Amino acid sequence: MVRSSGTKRAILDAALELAATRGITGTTMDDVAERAGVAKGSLYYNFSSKDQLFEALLEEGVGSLADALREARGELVGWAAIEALVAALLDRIAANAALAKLMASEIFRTDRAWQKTLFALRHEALTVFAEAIEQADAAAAASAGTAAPGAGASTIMASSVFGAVLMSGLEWLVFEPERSRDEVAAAILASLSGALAPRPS
Amino acid sequence: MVRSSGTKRAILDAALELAATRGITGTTMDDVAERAGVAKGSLYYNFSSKDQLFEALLEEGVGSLADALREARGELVGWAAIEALVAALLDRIAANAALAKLMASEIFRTDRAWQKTLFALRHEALTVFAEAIEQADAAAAASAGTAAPGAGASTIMASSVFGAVLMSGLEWLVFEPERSRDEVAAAILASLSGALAPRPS
DNA sequence: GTCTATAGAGAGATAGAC
DNA sequence: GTCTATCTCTCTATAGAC
Repeated sequence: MVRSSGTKRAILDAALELAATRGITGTTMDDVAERAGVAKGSLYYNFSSKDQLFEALLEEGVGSLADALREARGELVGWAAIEALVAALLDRIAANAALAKLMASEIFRTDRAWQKTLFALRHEALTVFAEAIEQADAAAAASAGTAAPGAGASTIMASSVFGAVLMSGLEWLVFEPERSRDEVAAAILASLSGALAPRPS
Repeated sequence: MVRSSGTKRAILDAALELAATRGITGTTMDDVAERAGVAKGSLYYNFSSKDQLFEALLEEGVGSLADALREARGELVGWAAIEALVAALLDRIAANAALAKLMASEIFRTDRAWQKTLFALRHEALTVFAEAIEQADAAAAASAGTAAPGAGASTIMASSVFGAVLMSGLEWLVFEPERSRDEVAAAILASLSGALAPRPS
């Protein structure tokens, strides 16, 4: 969030908005310069290359995600922690749909210059979910007197929950924007809370 | 699946493999020609443009998804239908990871030449999930004597379940390939069956 | 620190021989 | 039906004035 002259911010904002619809490779430096209202030379004064510009963009955007999730979780445990994490992630997606789109399209690419950076950030965010899931899983299993079904697979369960929120959040924002935030959050939580499964008596 | 001379198939296969890692925009027609073992002129003999080539690719790949899902669901109802759909989708992702990656990165793009085609195919696949979810939701609610929580929001719940499977499937294939298929399927189903939620007594 | 102008490489697409 | 050769345009990146 270095502000320097404001030019850097304008460039990053323009790059994000363009890349959200065209993708990174489909966004040209000329496009970014025009949208940011600066000359192309200024792009290369502030960022050494196109790759480096988008790496900085992803680092700024995704980098704060894990912190936001940790803050949302706070001291909550069990299902309450899951609810808080889902709501926080959904809010962040809604507040920054462009970044969410970009993340969805870049997260499984393995040929990028910024691959290591993005992998680390993604891993950090997933870990917050995984920790909450391990704890909730064990607690729910203990109270029901059964074995925790997700033992050892909490990173898969974490990506499952993360994917559920990301996909429905974007489905909402891109294709069904008339729905309310609460409606979307409720539907996601319903799908995760066993509303579809038979209740063991 | 028109086979003509085999050249068309070779081109489509090469294009898919390349686009899975580099993205469509990042894949050049020269790359595709080299990988397919044909000259670039043959690409344009079989497909009128790069856009048309990738539209055909997505149509072939995603187009058969809804059929496969409908077949997996069969006559199953309730949670059994959800289990079958999740397993079938996971199997398809595992069998064609390249296409799954491509779909994940293209599904929310709104500036593509083939946008309408992809939207329709995506909608068709989601509808299979939504129908099963509506039915399972109502059944579970009836047997528990509560209101169906997802009433009216089955498309959001469908994308939630779809997103859960897609994201964990790719997490598995790209980052944790040492896990077994059954382990992954179990973790996804656990996250959807309410393993994390407190059981109402 | 920002601009204009341009170099140099790489892209999609076509023409015409075989 | 497949090839080689090439056209034309666009892209990243740099040079140098202000």
